Amino acid sequence: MATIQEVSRLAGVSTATVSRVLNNSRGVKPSTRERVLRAIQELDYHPSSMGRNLRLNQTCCVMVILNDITNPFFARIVRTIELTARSHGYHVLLFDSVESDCSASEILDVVTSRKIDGVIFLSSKSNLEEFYRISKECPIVLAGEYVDYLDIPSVSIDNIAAAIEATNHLISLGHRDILYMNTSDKDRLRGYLIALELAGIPIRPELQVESDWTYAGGYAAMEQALRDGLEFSAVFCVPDVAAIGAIKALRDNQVRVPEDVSVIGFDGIEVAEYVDPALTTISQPLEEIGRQAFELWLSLMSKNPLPYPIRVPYNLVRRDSCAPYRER
Amino acid sequence: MATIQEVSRLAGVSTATVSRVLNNSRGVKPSTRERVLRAIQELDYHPSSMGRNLRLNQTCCVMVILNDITNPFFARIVRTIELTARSHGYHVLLFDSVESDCSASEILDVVTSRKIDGVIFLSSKSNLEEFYRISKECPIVLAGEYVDYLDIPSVSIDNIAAAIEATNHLISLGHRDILYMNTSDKDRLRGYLIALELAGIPIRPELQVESDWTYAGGYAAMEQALRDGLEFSAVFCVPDVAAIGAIKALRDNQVRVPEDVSVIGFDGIEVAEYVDPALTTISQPLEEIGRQAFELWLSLMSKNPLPYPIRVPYNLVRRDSCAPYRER
DNA sequence: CTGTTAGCGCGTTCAA
DNA sequence: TTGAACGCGCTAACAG
Repeated sequence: MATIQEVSRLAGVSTATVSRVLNNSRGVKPSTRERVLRAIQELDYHPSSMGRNLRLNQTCCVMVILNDITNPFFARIVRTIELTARSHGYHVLLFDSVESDCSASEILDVVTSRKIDGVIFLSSKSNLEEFYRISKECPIVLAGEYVDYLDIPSVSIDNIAAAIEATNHLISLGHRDILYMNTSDKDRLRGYLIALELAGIPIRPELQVESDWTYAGGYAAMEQALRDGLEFSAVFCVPDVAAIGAIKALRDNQVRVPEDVSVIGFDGIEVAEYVDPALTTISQPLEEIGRQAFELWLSLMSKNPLPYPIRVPYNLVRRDSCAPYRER
Repeated sequence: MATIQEVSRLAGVSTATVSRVLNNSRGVKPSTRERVLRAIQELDYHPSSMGRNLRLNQTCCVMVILNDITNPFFARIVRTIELTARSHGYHVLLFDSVESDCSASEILDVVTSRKIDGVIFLSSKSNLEEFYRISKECPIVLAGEYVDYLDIPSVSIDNIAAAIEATNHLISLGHRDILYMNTSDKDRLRGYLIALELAGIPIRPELQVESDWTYAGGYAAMEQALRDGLEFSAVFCVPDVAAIGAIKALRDNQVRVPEDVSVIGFDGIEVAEYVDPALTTISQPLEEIGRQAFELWLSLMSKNPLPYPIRVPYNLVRRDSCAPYRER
């Protein structure tokens, strides 16, 4: 590996001049620039980003923290973040907290050791407070989620409004006994409750069940609900993967979707369109969330930060998993 | 941000001693170690990885290069790589070449600028030759794929044998007109051809169709096959996501699966179990591939590299998308 | 057991 | 337009 020193020797100039050529600083005589360029080529020289980063006190790396990259929802956001970051000369460091959601200290260590320039959270379950403290020196952005108790830059849809719309869709089809799946998601649970209340439907707490954010979690939660003898004609499942798992559980228990039970999901992942019945869901603009998250993050380090929170539009995608209510 | 200097001043020792305490070098009097530790705590000091990396000429970062993180196959491998890497003090830098498969130079630049210590490829479509050249100074590992024309460390199943088994499964069910989807995958195509030949089934080139590695790609390819009037009673789809897309295309064209056409996939992604009909497929041990890929990579930088290539077991998972051949 | 010294590779003053 | 010198934060060789 050639260094800037060797280049300078070969070109017969100082390292300062090589550095100037490298960074396109003006004030270099064309002929010497030419010589330097030739030396660089001859030695196949590539500037060391380590030396550069130390000098500039930056890493050009963002860390993306999420709960499970195998959830297509996160994967699609990450893909766009990475693409956008790369086009701005940044790299993405992945941190999948799937097995250790509480290990904030582990993440904090990466931040404080200046291994990264900032953080984009795709999951609000981590202890955001701890990160909020250092967000002045190390910008953080929340993508896909929103918290109201902290002044954290974020880009997301209006989760409560979206959940209201999802629930209203079921209500408008005549359903009144609506199961809500995934109580760990507070915003969407709130939307569900608001919608019921607005429609004058009494709230039955037993219809609020917990699940995790996986196919298997949705399957298990629905199995449990059926075993518990819960009576419902529709389900609002957060997220889509849980909905797909729940549909299989219904099918395995001879409950037809949507004839016997309607199911609506949340996220709008690609496979929702390919399962049978195709999943009705709230679709989020995942690419837009990813792109805007990175750009918001980047702006945070400039003189003119973008205004936040950023709200992006969602929309209800009607497919085949919801049908009008029928007496069973 | 406190530096090692400030810590040494506060503790009344030299920076070398602080460094010794930091790295748990033996030969530090317990009392001074105590003083240093207190100073570190008081200043909330965190060692700068940039300084450290420059000195040690390492980054403790691996780059994972893949074609599309939204493919659950890759996502699951990446998740395990990241988890394993982290447990060894390494971080994972993502490079999703989804929109620019040919940009080897872009990747090479990251490598040669010493921004990472090595590379794990999850896709063999990139120009591996270019990377092979630098693999001495910057180890590379291939995960999930295998190439025989280069001496590249890899961990994967035996793709050809697996493809033979998949095809044989269809043949053993009485199918003879078997569509193969995804000709860009040479190994599995080869297995398909070998299986046909062994069974004495004439090869019909028109039954080998191209697709990309997405739900939509599988859907489009199957639509095209039906439009072309191709006659077949079974399909071997690479990968699972394409198979799921293809199944929907069949369904949308009033072809029943598995009654009219049997479908077998390849990969064993989680959702394959949840679609209807549940997808019969070749299941790969994705977590094992991810873990071993990182450990192989790590060993490449030590004195005792693990032997390679590493072969991991696959297995045929019989579900509901394949049925015995019936005259239509 | 501890301190001094010398870089790792780079960007950036300050002079010339 | 260029070069000398310095320092970013850290570790390691050597000396004491």
